[in-house]
Amino acid sequence: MRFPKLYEQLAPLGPIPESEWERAESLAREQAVERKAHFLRPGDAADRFAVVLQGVFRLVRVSARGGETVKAFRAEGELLGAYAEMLQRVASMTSIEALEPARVLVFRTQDFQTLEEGHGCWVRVARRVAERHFLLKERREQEFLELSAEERLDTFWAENPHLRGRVPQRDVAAYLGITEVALSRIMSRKRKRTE
Amino acid sequence: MRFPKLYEQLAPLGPIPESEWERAESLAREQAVERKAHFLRPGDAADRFAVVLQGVFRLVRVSARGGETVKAFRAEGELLGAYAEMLQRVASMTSIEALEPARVLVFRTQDFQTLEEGHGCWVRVARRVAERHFLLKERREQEFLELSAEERLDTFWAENPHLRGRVPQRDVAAYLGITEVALSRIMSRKRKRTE
DNA sequence: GGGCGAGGTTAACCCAGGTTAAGGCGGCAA
DNA sequence: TTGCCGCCTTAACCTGGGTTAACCTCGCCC
Repeated sequence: MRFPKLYEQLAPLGPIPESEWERAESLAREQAVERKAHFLRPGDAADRFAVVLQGVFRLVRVSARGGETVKAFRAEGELLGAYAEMLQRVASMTSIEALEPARVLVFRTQDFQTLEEGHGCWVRVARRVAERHFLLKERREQEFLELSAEERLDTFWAENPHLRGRVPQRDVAAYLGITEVALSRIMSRKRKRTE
Repeated sequence: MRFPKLYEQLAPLGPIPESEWERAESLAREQAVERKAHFLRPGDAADRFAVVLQGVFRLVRVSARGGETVKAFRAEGELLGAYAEMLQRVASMTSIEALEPARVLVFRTQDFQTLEEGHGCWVRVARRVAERHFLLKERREQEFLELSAEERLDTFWAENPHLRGRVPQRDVAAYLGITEVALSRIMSRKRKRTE
């Protein structure tokens, strides 16, 4: 098993033969990404994705009117890429930036396609990836519809303990759909309540 | 081509042989759903889905604390089902209810699986379905993050002109994540501005 | 016709969060 | 050391939306 965390996220997923892992790794290229450097920036072709080996990334959507919204964070063992843009074969509207010095294992989507043609297991992987992405977004939609900002914050830390201390507060705020000022206020409210 | 609207939504998708359409239709069962009747209710097994032939449905998520949120509307040519629950093989947490007298073409997920085993085209369909669902949710996430309630309303009508006059305002409000009172206020604000 | 129930509107009041602006504070470079 | 920068906090003020409750209007059934 090559990427236990990734594999676990995609479960239930049939086994992938050792020979296929080897074939996949022969197509991948390890790459270092410095803190504050970009894995992808808006306008780039969305023709590659990666597995995070080390570090944390933030995925930022830059809107037409200049607003920035944080769509997600990605840490060790997770997939990194402008997935929506890949599916639609359009240029990336997402900026993917390392919050720490990072290492990633990069695949070209084109190479992955040849993997798929070679062995059915990769088609199953691709499908599970699509389904996982959907489930995550659906959960997030639900949170926006029925939770307050404070509850979304609690949920965020409960589900992402590994991000503690690794993402700046302003990015957490942008992820929750509020300003950093509001987040600071919420946190001090919580502090007062429990002391 | 059997379901042009559905097929178009899933594009780009390879052709499906006529014989496979026939096989699929032999597994399907047409069903009438009365106004206010349920295609699925919370607690039901999420073991079937349908294509809407006629009518409009609303998909409601009933939360633990009793809150209701509208996740989506589905009209002619669209897929109907508790997709997230199907993927996770858990009981439905979604209530699917007809807003008009409706007709649907029902498939059991189990039957669809045998379709998939029979011909690769159905695997491709399933994958596109997952990807489409993801893209829709991603768009919705984006709207929550960067648009005001009023802008979400405009977007909603721009993207769903076919729902005009077919869905009650309170459901539109619940879909937008606001109350019906707030929606009414927004609409009267708009009216005043343009008169 | 009268009553009634569903869906929509309006108003009054409250609160969460946005906006703006003024610090605080630790780290780092000159 | 000094000064600056990145990140966070706090405060004052404003606004959009929630809550509650009264009311309107239409369709429907008796």
